[in-house]
Amino acid sequence: MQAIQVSDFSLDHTLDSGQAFRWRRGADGGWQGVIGRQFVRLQQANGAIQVEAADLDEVARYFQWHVNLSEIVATFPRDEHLTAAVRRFRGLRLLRQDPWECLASFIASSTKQIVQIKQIVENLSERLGMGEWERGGMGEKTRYHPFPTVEAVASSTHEVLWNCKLGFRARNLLATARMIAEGKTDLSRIRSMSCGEGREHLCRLPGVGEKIANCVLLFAFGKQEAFPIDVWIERGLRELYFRRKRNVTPRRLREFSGSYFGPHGGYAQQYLFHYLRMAGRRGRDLKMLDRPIHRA
DNA sequence: CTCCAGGTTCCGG
DNA sequence: CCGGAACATGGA
Repeated sequence: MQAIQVSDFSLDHTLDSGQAFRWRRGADGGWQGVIGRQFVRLQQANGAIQVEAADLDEVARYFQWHVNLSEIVATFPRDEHLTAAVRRFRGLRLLRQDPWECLASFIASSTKQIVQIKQIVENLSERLGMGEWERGGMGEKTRYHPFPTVEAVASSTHEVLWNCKLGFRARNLLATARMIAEGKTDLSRIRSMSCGEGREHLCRLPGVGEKIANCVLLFAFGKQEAFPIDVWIERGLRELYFRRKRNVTPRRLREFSGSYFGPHGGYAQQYLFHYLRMAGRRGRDLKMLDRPIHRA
């Protein structure tokens, strides 16, 4: 157990914002999850982060604690919506996830609720994640599984994936894993590519379109100009920035989001996404976010 | 029961 | 390029 001083960071907002799917909140308010091959437990109390992990450097890199959040937020447009989102969820940071885990998770995400995505990812890890280990915590022993490797998924079967509750996404995940395993696509090469090139690369994979590609570029490769437009963001953009306007096509939304939010647009997108999602469906009751959120 | 979910792909204007 | 439909399943 180690105490880390991190300013401008909210563990709750970061892990609650739908970027990663392996985190659970404990009864004590702490979080536990898996980063790479290690089990991690964290808790935030009066400004400090208590970390329980074998490799602290990997944890720090994952949470991007070295990033100066103020400099990023300063580049955002100063409209009322984004300002409100930042004020309410200050400390939310973009994670730096493993590319394969991120890609596979978001292939599983299409037209699924976050609760269900978490369940699918958990199923995949339990059934295909090699190297499960035991961890004792105050007498309790629990099994944890790392996310399965490309090879583990590629050598799996459609039926196994189907039974992980992937539904029609099973075919895509299997085909994508096999393309990567066969070397037809090299994820590691994307890091040095431009955002556009990386997107083009990712979109060749079955089940990966523009939205999922942008999620991987943003959450795993740190391409902060990537701006994923899902149903929440699309509704939000229409209601907050195109209120009462006709003929707002997907093309128009892409152009707007690509220029308006600036060089760290992906960061702005994540603040908006969390803001909209916490406000309730269809983006109503945004004002309620000015008050503290009551957890169900 | 109905509606919707961090979409993608295919098809006809 | 655009809108619609199909694709599976479970949460609200």
